[in-house]
Amino acid sequence: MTNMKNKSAAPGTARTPAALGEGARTLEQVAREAGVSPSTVSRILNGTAVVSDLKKQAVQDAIAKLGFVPNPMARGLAGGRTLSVGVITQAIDSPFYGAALRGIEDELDPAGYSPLFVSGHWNAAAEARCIDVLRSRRVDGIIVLTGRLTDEALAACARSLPVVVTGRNLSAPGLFSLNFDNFEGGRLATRHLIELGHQRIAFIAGDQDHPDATERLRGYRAALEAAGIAFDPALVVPGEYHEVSGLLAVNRLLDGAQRFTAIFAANDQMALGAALGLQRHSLRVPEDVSLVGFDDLPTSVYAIPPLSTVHQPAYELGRLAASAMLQLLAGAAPVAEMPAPRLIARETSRRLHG
Amino acid sequence: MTNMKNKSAAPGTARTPAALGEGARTLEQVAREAGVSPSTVSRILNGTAVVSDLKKQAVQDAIAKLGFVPNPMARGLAGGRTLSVGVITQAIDSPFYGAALRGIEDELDPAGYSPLFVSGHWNAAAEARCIDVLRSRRVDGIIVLTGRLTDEALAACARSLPVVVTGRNLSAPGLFSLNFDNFEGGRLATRHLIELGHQRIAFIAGDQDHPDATERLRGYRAALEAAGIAFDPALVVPGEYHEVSGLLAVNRLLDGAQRFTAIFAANDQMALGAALGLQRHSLRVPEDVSLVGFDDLPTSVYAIPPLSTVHQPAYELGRLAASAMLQLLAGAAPVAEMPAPRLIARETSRRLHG
DNA sequence: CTGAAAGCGCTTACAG
DNA sequence: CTGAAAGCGCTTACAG
Repeated sequence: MTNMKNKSAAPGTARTPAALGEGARTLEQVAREAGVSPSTVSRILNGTAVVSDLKKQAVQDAIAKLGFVPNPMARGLAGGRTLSVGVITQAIDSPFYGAALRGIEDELDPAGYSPLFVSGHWNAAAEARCIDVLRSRRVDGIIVLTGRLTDEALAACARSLPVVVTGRNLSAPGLFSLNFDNFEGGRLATRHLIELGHQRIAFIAGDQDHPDATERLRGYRAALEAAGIAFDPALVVPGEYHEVSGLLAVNRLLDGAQRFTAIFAANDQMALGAALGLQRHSLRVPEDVSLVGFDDLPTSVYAIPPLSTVHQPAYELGRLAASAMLQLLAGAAPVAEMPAPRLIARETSRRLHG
Repeated sequence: MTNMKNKSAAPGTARTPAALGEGARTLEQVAREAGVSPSTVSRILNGTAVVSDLKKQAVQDAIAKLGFVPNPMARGLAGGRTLSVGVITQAIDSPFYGAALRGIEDELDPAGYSPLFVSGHWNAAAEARCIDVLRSRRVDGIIVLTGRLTDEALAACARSLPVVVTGRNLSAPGLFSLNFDNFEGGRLATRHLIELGHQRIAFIAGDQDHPDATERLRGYRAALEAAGIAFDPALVVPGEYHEVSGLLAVNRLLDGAQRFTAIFAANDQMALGAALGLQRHSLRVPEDVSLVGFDDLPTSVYAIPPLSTVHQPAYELGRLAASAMLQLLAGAAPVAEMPAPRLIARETSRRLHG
């Protein structure tokens, strides 16, 4: 099974000579093969100067023949681009940001860039270390998915490297920010419940350190106010964006004296936890309590019952962030706009009877 | 907000001089500061030779003073290690492998290595390209999370680079494989259902191109056989490991003539889809049909009702794979063993009444 | 134990 | 339009 020395190369591994450690071709070999200087090959590779068609052809043939692939490390060292962009995500296994990572991959790939993912763990110090790591690896730019870095830290970073940041509105030289309208999303979710006749709507909040969490709360209050419903602080319980928060929040809500007929959870994970909590108390969703989440995670369609929620385009967010980075890298002023929030009414919300 | 030139550095960004593009220190500067040669600094950095304590101290002081961080690209180019290991995952946003990625990060980090994640999309050709990309980035080794590469391709790759692969049993020089006992897992799940009195147990299979899927099916059959229950092919429906497969499988099962009182789905995602499918047909879980999944995804605890399943230690898998890689890199023969499968009986499975 | 030197594979002013 | 040369920041034989 392993003595295949004389057989044709294993699929995909030894197909290109460059794939073999020793077989790796260098730019110099290409130059020799094409009968030009290394500089010329480099220029053709980078489109950094006009080269006669004759030589260009010769070089391209040589590259194809040798299966040459430029060495990114040498490129990076020599001061050129590394064609890689650092991505600071908070948890590599986040159910929400996962789609964003895929969006980044999908957008970067055709442009010849590769993402370098590092995890900041919602911790400013860790994120700062991530920046150091990425910079030492000579990434051409950094995409920061939300996180806890201060605006100042981000702006400082952007002074030496293009930066795209999501989850905030910030403008600084070399920096582009992309934000979802969390306020509007929170408003939509709440209004949806109000339109179904609910007046006593509990809110399971996210960590108030996150701007998106505070915005969603603002949206909740705005919708209430617009409908002439008094805001009741007793109906707002804190959460931390995890399933267990939703479960705990429901317990707390049920312990309290305030009655409620609906719950708006600041994200789907908490909504799912809340659903389980309600079930534990023999309360049916949506017959007894309506429930709306936020994010529209891939799995929320398969919740039982399927979760009503505010769709947040995580994949699109990734693509747009990467696209903005590509534009920044090309020296252009990025244009990118996040889609507006949409309410997805599924089966956890229904008209209040009586 | 951005004119902070004279203020103290922004937190975490400019703290170390190396963080600033222009401020990046080189090994040569450290050498000068410490009054030794660059070679000596390099040796101390790499522990590649015995150096007098005096110089070592001087160098360490210089490093600290200058905030020097070695440039990984230069290291890589110069032929040394890049302290990075490539990780071929199939989808960066996989709910199952996500935990494994985190495990890899957590294990690699303290050792000073960073992971480089690329996605193979369950496609041999794409995975082969991933290998090329990783190799051109001079990773020190490659971890392959399952995927579709042939054993031969993997073995070929291992000839020039240490390789750790999960999801198969394969032995080749320079390669270490780590596999979960899918057969046993399938057996446990099925036996659990049998012990609860079920005899008519449907099986929603995974893609039979995956060894783990065929193994789980084998386990299902083995448990049936051990209990003297005849295997009924009509009770086995194909699936593709996605939620929708589970939903469709249930429809198909219900269309068929065969009655069943329980379903074993080859993974949790399909089990969740199946649960929704059953609900759509007004069948209650577990009152009317018992259901068992496989994987124990983080979200399965919060399914309604919480899903009975076979726990697969994805995070551990990641740690072990990374640990094995570290051992391979250190020239040792890896020792690492996957935990045995465990059945987690939650609330979707119950004794067959009557 | 420790330097000086060459080299890793590219890019980029500098000269034609 | 195109070379020759220097240099990116390290490591590693080669000599002491």
